[in-house]
Amino acid sequence: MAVLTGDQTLAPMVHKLCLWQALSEADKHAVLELPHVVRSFDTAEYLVEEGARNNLTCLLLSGYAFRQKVAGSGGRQILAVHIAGDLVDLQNSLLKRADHSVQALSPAHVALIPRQAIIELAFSRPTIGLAMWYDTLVDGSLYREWMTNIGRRDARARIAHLLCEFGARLEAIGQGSTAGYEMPMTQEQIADATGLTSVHVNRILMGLDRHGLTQRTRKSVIIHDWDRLCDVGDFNPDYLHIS
Amino acid sequence: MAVLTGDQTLAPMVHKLCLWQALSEADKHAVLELPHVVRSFDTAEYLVEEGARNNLTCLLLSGYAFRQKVAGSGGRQILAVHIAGDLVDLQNSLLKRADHSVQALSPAHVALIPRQAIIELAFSRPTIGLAMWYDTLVDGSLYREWMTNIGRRDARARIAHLLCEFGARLEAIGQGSTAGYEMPMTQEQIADATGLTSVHVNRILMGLDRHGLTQRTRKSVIIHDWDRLCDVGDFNPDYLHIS
DNA sequence: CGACGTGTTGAAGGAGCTCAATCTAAGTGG
DNA sequence: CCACTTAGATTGAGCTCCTTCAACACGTCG
Repeated sequence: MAVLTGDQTLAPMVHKLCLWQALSEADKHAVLELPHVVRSFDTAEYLVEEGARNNLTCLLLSGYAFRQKVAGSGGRQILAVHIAGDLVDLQNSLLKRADHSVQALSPAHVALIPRQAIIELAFSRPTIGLAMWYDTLVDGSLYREWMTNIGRRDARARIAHLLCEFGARLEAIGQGSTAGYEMPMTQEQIADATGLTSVHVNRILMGLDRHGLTQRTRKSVIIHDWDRLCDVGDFNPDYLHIS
Repeated sequence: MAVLTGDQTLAPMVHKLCLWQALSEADKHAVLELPHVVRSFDTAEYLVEEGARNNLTCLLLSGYAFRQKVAGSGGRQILAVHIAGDLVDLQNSLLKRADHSVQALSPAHVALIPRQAIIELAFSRPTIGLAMWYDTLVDGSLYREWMTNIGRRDARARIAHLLCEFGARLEAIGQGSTAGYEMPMTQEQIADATGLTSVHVNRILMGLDRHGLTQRTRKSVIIHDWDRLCDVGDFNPDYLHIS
């Protein structure tokens, strides 16, 4: 697809943007040439801290990251989970003052791109700009679905829905499938993503296994009956806006 | 601020965008000249229906509207409430296929603007484009806060938080204050916005009244103790990104 | 080996739900 | 202006899903 010469570090970003808009070779090239620095993060390390004034946007090259907010009571809400190729922080970096934090969920490689370079690219090449705008809008779509998940589904459906979402998203980047994948979250993190407690998550997960829908090991999930899991989780992939 | 000549219908949009970026007179003028049609909607009428392919973006000129999603179980989740001046549907119209619906919460006047005109304006005048992008990002910020509200606060805090949010937002557009405002939602709608049932919302609201925090009539709220209500609702207005 | 993070299990309690009845305000038509 | 209607608010009683607290198991890693 792209020319062979030149730095391919930002190829995952090109790939992602192409989901939203057809980019010309020149556009792709321009994205690849964005100034950036690659940095590694350990599990639980912060990519973005709440309150920070950030001039860098993160692109997740490998590993997982999640976005979270802490309520006054001390409860933590996980707002989104990001996988390789995701533009993790247009949101915080464009808004200047981060209103929530982003943490690595696993060891991760990240490309840091100056905000100003992103903005200039967006407006000098409208197709790219539109693709990036879409990207933030799709993030919003996921937020809406999660809100519905937390607000209007019972614990079993919430968790099944989360498992389905991972399956669908990981399949789209070739890092797993609807038949199973490496599960990056602990049960406590699943609890914080679904508005439940880890104890209850454990019981529900065991129930899903017992009913033959899934089969877990410590670090992975095998999905035995995708259709039924989608059914239990009230999952419809339209909101992901992939394909 | 703007020149006296010309159609001022879209002034609320100018006002909103100015919250995110300083616009030049020429920019303001360009926004006011966007092609549009004004239309009235009755309470409960749909501005956008889920699944629709929409080429028009809505700007709310007066009244209230809300965004909702329906879960498979039949439960409804209200995702956001919009007030006069809000650009109600960049999200759905840019994504082409609406993944949720938007309904009038009261009789409302809406300006309908062709998507293409918005996009062209956004990229021909980067300051405006950036302001609109910000606007969708701020929507995302509200989604995150609501998710935290639903997922990690108890019923009392959720409802107090919602009351605080309305107070702060209505004050910002001069249509109420932190001392009280016209409440556009029924208790059932409050329930659907907070992930509760209307019965429980009723009990909590009565409790807030009984404790002297608020005083409700059928259509309005007086807030007697704003600070304490913020405290109960774990409310911090930063996420609104106003001021 | 020991320690720590994570997963698993049990028992008890409570926040919020369900169902169902009643009340109230604000129309609406005559 | 009044009888009638209706959407929304209020209240009660019983129940359940999920939480809390606490103990224990397991695997990994220094």
